[in-house]
Amino acid sequence: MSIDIGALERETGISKDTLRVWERRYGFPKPLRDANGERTYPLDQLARLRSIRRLIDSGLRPGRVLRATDGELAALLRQVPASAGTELTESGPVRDLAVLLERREMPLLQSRLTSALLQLGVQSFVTEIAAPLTTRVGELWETGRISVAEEHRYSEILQQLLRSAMRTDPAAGERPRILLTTLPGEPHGLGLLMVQSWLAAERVHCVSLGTQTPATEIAAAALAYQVDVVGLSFSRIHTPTTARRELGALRAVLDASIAVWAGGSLWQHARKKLPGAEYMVDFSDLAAAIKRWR
Amino acid sequence: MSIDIGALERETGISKDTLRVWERRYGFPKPLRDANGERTYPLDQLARLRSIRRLIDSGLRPGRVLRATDGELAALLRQVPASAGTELTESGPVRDLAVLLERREMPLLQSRLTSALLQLGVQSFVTEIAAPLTTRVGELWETGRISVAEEHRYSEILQQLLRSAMRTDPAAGERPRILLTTLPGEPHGLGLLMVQSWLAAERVHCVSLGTQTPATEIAAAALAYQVDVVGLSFSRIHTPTTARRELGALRAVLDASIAVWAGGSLWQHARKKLPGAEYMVDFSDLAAAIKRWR
DNA sequence: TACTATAGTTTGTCCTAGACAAAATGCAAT
DNA sequence: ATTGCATTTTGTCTAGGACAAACTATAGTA
Repeated sequence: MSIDIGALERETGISKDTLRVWERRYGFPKPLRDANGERTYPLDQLARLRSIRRLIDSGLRPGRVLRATDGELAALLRQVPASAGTELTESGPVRDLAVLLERREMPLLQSRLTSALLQLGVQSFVTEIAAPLTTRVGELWETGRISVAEEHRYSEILQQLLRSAMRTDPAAGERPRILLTTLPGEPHGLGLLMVQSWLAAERVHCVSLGTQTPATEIAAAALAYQVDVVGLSFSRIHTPTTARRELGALRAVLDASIAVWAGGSLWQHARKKLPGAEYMVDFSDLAAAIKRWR
Repeated sequence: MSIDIGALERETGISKDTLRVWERRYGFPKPLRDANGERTYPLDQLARLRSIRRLIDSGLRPGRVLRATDGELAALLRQVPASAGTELTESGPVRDLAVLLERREMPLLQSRLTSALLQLGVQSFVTEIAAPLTTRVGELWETGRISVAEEHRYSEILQQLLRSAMRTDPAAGERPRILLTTLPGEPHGLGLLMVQSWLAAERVHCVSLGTQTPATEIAAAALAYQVDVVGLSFSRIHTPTTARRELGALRAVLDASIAVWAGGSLWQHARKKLPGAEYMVDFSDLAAAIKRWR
């Protein structure tokens, strides 16, 4: 089993150009060739690339990681991901829920989530349960402990729950007004929905466009809906470098009076940030930003 | 103001390779060059490319559309959606709602939809309002009368409405049990949600996986959730041929005892159907299929 | 008349290998 | 410890050729 360069791009989020130039410069990835002379990547190279991407995202240099031997790579991987926010999910209700998910106990998971939401209220539910649990789900998926179907099912359950509970009466006249969406290539909408629920409870006026809106469309919509802020969500599908570039492109077409808030787990480990946008990795950052704006 | 080829790819969803080969073959897009000899696309070419994409998506051939003059292009945009089923939307509440959308009166649209839902109940709302209106929105988008942002906004509003109104108490023990999803490459989830709302009201037990689930994952999930039917939604993003092939691939990996129901506007004009699946273009087909199953 | 097989055309993606600007780093001098 | 400058690293862009898969059209068959 092996895949072509287009599939590898989709799986890893690394562009075809970059994959080819890495091969030329560093000798990895080193695809086989099919009958037609085209690159064919065995699945173990995909796995290795995923590890490599993780390390690059966390700040290591490509030239370093790509030239590393298997042993070095393993050593590097052991040091780095310790910094990721695992401490929150080590114990408590989030861990229990994650266990339910791993055991495929979906109906039970659903009812537990429903109770938690009723008990905690929207804001606490989002910050204390939904956000860390979603992070955990991402980890479980990356390590292959749950499948795509389970991740999709989780996403559906949480979405249904949040949308039923979200207050929909518009906070008319309130400021700031915030436009929520993601850029093209970012299909993950759960973060967006959590933010929207949280903000709606905070009486902030939100307009969501869902996922994958092109930059020029965002710029036009921001004016049409007269928003003060454009809020964007980034998962780890993109590399921070790619995301920064896209943010820069949006900033260039967006009216200068409109602020850009970039959220999501992507920024957790990113060192360098682009001017012209504010970065927030959790809900306390968001709360602070709202307070500052007001 | 102009953008580079990477930005154009993100804005239009057309790959860099394709953009370059179109330029070579058809002379459009025809970018300027910056100081560094690199392609720079003025924004009017972006707009034209968006129109071209819409026409290609609606079934026209690239070679035809890309060689068209301005006048021809405008003419094509005007006539294309006429072939689709417009008779339903010629008058009545659906037309009025579509007009609101065209005028960007989103808050008003939202409140009208809410009233309609309360008045009609979920099932009638879905069949009489939501489904034809969504078709109409697709047409408006194809003809360029609304933008991507407005289509996204509509989708968000309707989704929010349907999810709030959908009954979520599981119809435990009821048969058939149905797994709902779309295949990879089909991002349109509104149809799925309408079906789910309708079925939930009918006391059919639904399990939704959202959009874009690979065939093998569907097969595994169908067994895990012990469903009797896999329901798939197809918009006109794919051609019937492509869809048939993918459907065949799913049929091959799916347990033979599980039925496949293929729905969506795609099948409206398709003559040839694949054995091993049932096809339904509207809710009366769905109702009939349920009755037959029971 | 309607369906099917074959030949021809269109179309998207892949290829190589070179180039360069922007970003990151190392090093010197304040 | 911070700033300024030179050097290295890195991702994206370029050209034009190639080919398989998808689509269309034409001929042949029931």
